[in-house]
Amino acid sequence: MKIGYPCINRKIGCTTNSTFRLGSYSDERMQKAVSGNLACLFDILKWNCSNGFQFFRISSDIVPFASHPVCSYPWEKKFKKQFMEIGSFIKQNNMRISMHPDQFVVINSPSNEIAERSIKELEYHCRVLDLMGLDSSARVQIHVGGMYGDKEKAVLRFVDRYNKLSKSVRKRLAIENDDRLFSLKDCLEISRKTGVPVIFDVLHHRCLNNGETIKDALQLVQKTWKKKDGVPMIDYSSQEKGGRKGKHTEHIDQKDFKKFLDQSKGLDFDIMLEIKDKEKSAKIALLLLHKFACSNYDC
DNA sequence: AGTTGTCAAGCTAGT
DNA sequence: ACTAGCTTGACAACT
Repeated sequence: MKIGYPCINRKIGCTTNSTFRLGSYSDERMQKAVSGNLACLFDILKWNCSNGFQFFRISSDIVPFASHPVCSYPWEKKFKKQFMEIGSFIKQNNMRISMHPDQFVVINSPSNEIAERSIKELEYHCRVLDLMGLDSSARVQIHVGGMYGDKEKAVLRFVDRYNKLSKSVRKRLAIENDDRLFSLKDCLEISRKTGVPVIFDVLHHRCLNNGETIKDALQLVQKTWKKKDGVPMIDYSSQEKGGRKGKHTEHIDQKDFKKFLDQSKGLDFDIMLEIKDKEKSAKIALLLLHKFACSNYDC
């Protein structure tokens, strides 16, 4: 079981999200942004390694405008070596990587243009992981998409578009249950039709579910991950007290996390902690996991 | 130097 | 019809 946090490390003080305005695009800006972002990514991964975090989500902003028509800069070629070095480090240290394109990626959109842009964005994400030489256990996770007033049709459109994706995207894609539209049950149905692995999001499941317990849910998603896909990835967060339903907590709720570990006892998966203070809470989670393991198994 | 409005992209729910 | 929120930082124009 690996534990990680997404995209940002607040402690070491560099960013992998450096970008610029579309209007000020130039190859020089691209070169500068990507080179800084990759250097920071490497720093974070090294820091993670010495702090026990073997799971990390790489930011979608690592190469700004990568899938935009304005991008004429041959970033793949220019940074091939850096990507390879980072990838080697990841593999040597047995680390797990995910990426999570944001809300603009909607492959089931009724608009072909939106779907096409989304697919380009997915290809960019997969390209990053390919350049690092990572196998198909490194995943790109998305939500199912919009509903457009007809869930059944929306699901059919997802399946149809999924089947037309390139092999390199299909080998990395994973879908995640969301908090308003597509529940775990919906994702499992799509997985049956396509073979796409399902990432279980604990907080979303609390907002939208069909009565499955945590243990039920984990056992169900486990079946959607084949050996070459690696162990299931899980998104964990808890509800911000007093915040809107589904709002991620600022800091880890230790009691809730312990409860989750207890409910999932005996199952193997990697946990992405979607918590605002990032590595700070992840450290606590790591400690709690260790304590939990020692009280239930031999240490 | 510090502050603040704005940024490529979509969708839903609430006013 | 319009906009906040997702989730949130960082750029860039302005004091």
